Amino acid sequence: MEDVARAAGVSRMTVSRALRSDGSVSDKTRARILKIVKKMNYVPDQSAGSLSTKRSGFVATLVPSLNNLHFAESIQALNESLEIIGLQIILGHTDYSTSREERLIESMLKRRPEVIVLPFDGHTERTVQLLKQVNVPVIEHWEIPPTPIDYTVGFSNKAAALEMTTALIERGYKRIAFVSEAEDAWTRGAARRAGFIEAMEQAGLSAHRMIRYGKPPMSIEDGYQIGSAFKHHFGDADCIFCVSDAPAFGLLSAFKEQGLAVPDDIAIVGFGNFELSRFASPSLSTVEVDPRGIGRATGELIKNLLGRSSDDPPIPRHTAIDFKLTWRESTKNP
Amino acid sequence: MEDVARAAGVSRMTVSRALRSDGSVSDKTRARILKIVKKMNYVPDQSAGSLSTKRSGFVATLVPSLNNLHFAESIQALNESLEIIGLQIILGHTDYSTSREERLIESMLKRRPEVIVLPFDGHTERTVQLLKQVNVPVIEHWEIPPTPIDYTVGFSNKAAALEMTTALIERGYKRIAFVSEAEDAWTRGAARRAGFIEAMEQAGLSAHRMIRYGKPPMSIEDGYQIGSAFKHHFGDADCIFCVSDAPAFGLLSAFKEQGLAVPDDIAIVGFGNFELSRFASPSLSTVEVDPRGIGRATGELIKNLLGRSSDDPPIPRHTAIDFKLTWRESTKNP
DNA sequence: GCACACAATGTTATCGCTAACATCTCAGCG
DNA sequence: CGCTGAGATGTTAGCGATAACATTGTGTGC
Repeated sequence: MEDVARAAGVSRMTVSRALRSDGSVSDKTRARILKIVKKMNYVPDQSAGSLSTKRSGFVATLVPSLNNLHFAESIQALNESLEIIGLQIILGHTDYSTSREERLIESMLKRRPEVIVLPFDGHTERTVQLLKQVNVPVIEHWEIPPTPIDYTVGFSNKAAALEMTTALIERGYKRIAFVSEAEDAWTRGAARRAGFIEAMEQAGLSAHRMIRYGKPPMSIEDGYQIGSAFKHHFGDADCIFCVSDAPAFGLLSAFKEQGLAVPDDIAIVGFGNFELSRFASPSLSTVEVDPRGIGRATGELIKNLLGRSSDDPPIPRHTAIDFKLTWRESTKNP
Repeated sequence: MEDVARAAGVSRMTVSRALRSDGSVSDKTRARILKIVKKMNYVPDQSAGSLSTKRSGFVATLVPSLNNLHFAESIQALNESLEIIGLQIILGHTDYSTSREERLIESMLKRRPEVIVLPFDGHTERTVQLLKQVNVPVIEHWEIPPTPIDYTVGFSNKAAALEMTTALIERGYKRIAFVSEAEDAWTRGAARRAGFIEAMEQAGLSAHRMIRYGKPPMSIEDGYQIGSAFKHHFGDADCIFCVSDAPAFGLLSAFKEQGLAVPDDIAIVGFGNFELSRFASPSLSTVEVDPRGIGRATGELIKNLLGRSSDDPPIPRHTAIDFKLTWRESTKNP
């Protein structure tokens, strides 16, 4: 910066001001400075700037896994809305582990993020303690936790599964099986399972057809494995509700091999509405969610949180992102 | 830090040393300090540290898009190998645009990354100039560019497509069509197309069956659209080679609707070996690549680059990550 | 012609940490 | 018993920017 200042015949401070378009620099001087900056390829050091302004420009963002297009898309949308206001994501994946989450947060806090975005798969006590203490807005996304720390963006996975199950029951399915992960403490998968159980019980139906397999995120392969052994488990089921479209597609594939007809012998529904599901054959009924919507809404929320002055109206704690049931060929019409 | 120091009855410097396990602090003192740090929930400010040590701990990482599981997985693997040496990824996606790439790099350089990882879809002149000037190792991944800037990790997309095409010809296919993006300046898609053309010409076959549609990354929907109109274009083709598994799956879906038999009426091959392809019906022959391998190898390379002392053996410029042809039901056996 | 307001620029101190050098302490030794 | 040197700790001076205040210049109104 010194060099630029010298070349422009001004002080470092003026260069700094010119670079930040902070007003009070004459247009002539600014133009001259910017030209020199470009010519010298000078790039300001933002760590130094942050130290001084106490604004890191970072948004610490955690997702359960990138190995899932939904989370990846939501990050991409978030990134797009943050970059226009000069914020940079620092990304981590929890792998559905609360202790890993704690470690990551601890390490990201060193970067002094201005906002923390994370999923809810349960948190350790220390995580909550750290988050509360740092006095930085915390946004939980992709789920509405029982006791939110601060802000939330997303939908209730339990409610979504409940709605789908109820709709299945209305369509005449009674012996519905539910496929979800074997290892999940309090993930979105577990929430969906809870919604399924509640809907079944409300309808006076038995929710004992529980298939637990693998760990999150469930893959197509997991579904295929389940499908291959399916008749040994709950061969009497008339419908299978999967925690995600991926295993639903795997089931489809296994059933095709076995000559089981979907939806005539058995119906299948998934969760997520991945692109895949529309083009599967039969195409998959599913719960449609809006990953980019979650990312975008999170971005908007962050904009509001950081751009806010003290007399602005309060910001709502929860931003609901809608889901919707999408019916395709893998279920019979009512 | 001051507070911790006071509580422990030592100077700030000793606290700093204790936190970095920098040797010369007595075990007793360190233990005492760490206990106080934990109790006070003190988290050091890494921007300040970076400013002093001139080591940001950042790796600027670009991918074309997160909207593609391969890139997302490769980022995840890279992240896993970097976090154990205390490096943090700052992520961006170019959206296959060289000007966007330039903007992102410029903004990331403000963070003083220690390494820059980016894809090759062409670079603007200024991008190259900036990268060369900053004197930071640059790693291009997922492709071998014609003129690498520094290091590369990946495989030649052209060579991979050439090998697949040659194998298809050996299997008796002669009227092969190639499906790729309409808008691609110099993407991996274009490289694959070049490989296809070269192989066809080597075999004395015509490479005129070119279907260009949509923009990268190609989706299942794109493939479906192409499939729906296929017979109007190159109805005489005996095989379709797609730039990615996604459109290949879409084609499959369209052909199923039309009653076209794969592979008896026409063969289909994809590129990437997404999980989907193994469970499609018929399952898709494809070029298998190793996204996690690319991420991991990039991580290893970075470890070497940063951990290196001047008399270490030189580091190879290119790390080859193998691809392999995988034959499934969507092509006939030779 | 002079005080005054405001715009444009400069100066100084500081952000929170660490490198580099300085100091202190005490064991081991002749 | 004083000297030496290594280990443990302290002190000082930055890292590269910006906040806050200080200064200079310039036109305006009376």
